[in-house]
Amino acid sequence: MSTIQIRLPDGNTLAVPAGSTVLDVARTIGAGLARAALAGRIDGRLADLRTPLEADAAIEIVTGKDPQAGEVIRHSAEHVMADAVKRLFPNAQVDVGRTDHSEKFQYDFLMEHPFTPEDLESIEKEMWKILAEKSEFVREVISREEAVAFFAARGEKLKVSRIADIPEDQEITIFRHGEFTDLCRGPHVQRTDQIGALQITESAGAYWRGDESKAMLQRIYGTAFATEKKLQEHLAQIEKAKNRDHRRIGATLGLFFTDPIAPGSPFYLPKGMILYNGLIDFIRSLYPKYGFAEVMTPQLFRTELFKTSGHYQLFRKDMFVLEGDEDEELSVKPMNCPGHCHLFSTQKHSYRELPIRFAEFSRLHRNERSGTLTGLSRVRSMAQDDAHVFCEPEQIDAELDSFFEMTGEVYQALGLEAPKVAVSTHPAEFTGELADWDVAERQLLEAVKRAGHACSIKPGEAAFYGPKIECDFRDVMGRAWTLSTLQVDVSMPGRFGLRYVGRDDKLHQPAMLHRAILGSLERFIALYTEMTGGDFPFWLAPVQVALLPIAERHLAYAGRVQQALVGVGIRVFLDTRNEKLGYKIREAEIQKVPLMLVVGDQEVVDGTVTPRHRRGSKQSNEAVALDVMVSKLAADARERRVSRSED
RNA sequence: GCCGACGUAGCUCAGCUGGUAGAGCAGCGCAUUCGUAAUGCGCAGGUCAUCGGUUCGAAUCCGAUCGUCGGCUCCA
Repeated sequence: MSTIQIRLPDGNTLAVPAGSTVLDVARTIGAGLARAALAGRIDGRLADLRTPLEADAAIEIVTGKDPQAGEVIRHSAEHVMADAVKRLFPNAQVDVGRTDHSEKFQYDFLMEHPFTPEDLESIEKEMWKILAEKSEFVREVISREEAVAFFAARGEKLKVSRIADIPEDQEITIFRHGEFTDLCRGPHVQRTDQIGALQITESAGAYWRGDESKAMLQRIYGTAFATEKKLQEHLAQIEKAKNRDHRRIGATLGLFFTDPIAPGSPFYLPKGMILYNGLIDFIRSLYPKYGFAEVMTPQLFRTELFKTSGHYQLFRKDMFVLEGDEDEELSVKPMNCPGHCHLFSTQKHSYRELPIRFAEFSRLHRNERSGTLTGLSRVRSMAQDDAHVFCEPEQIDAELDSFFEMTGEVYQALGLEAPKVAVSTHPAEFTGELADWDVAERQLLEAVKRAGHACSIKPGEAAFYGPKIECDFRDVMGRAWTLSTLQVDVSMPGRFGLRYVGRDDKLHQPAMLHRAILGSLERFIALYTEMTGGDFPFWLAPVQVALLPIAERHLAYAGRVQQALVGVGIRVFLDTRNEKLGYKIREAEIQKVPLMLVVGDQEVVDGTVTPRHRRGSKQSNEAVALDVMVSKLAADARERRVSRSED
């Protein structure tokens, strides 16, 4: 029998017979390691312990301490969940389970009735029982025919149809533990008790194969960890994350809220408007540099406009259509692009003017389905820092680069991490020519690469008029949301018959780009509130300074300090309440005011203020001369520094 | 829109198997004039989401509607 060379993480090499499994390698290294092993990595890729090794490879053994341990444990927990459901509900048909990179796993079932909370409790109990049974996971390679026969005999029709999805050339494996068998690639832990702790978290309906026209399956979500301690830590972490939820922070900081009287349409309180306007002012301040010119187009258009743009045909269900005078049909605009195309078409353009970049902050209304609304992240009424670029086709690349330059500048000023970037390709229903889509999709991919971002592809996810770049950020629940986006429009310039006069004195069709940096103000404010936990940068903070007099006799001086700060545009809250200093500080802390200025007897005499920073050191309570503080704060606000300079 | 859960004072929540609503914080009043995360006392505040049904009696049970939350679909 031939031997193969196994490289280990410590640099050593091990010779084992060809055909040995990863688990055999672990055993050779040590019995303790073999016992603790959950999975392995072959040349860096997660693999099942029972995978036979036929060639030289680098092997790592994954134990409970490994960062990828959770993936394996949760993947195995899927099978345990399906097992438990089949034991308690023999008529349920299993579909498939899934483990993504979060701490959740899920499994879908076709059931007559949805699971009740009591059902879920008993399923979880059954799962714990299966863990206690310490059943061994067994891996088997079987033929396609055997697999079909096996699941068909058990009435698992959904499973049989899943087998058809497996590419012809791919080996089919099944995993058994106890009485339960599932079609699966693995990897799995050795025994069910290696899933140390689990919990069912929720259930939900999910369409079969994600298709609205198909049956609704019952999906159960759960989470699992190597130990009870890790599970508890995770649950505590989730509890903590809830405190960063923008809906909660919006309410406690008095920024914004939604109310049943207007589903999906936010109310902005005065402090929320500081944020909203502050962000718009910031974007607006960058427009001269990037060559954008702000315009304002109507809110209501004759529906004709949207027939021309294609929205009426493909976006109608998301639009609010109103009855105008004398059978005239009017539509509230869901996007600015048709208006901007119309605006472009009303004037004669020369190639010398291009690129023309129309920016607009108008409010937009989309009739989103009720079940999709969430706080400010998904709304029916919103504004985007929207713009449309009309340019010559050969100018597109430069525009794409400029887009990334501007997003970079904005992200930096706001202290944002790098986004997850993706390019979305043409959906099932689209307008324009497929060939144009292909060209544009390639252009976008290359631009993302030039900008130095890693990029994934979302097949079929683009809007109906052109492919798009999406910059995604995660909210406090780990959900990804698109903020910045850029879309090449391969459809509207043609539909609107847009033309410009070229160098050759002939008419040409301009290329068109849609883009937004913040995305929608609503969604941006939601995400940004969660990222910062309400600790906005000094320049954007709704209240920048809390002015805290020690006693009533200091009010007169505090009033003069307030005047000085307001005079340079600083937003000040003067706490005149008859409370102790500790109380006022606590309030300012809870309200996340970035800077507190204390004034008492000493400050009145010296003409100073004593700062207390919300972030950074709180010990340095050195008094600062009022005029020094005023000019320092004025500069910080003006320059939009992410973190304020310390005093 | 679909599946599930939920909806009690401005906020966070209690109210067991039906017997007529309670706490903390916030608010208001009075006292306290206080130096780095909560001073004390008092007062007020609710057609228990809405509508209908069962019942001698409903916050509690049933149904419908609206909304919220978590998913699905969709999407900035």
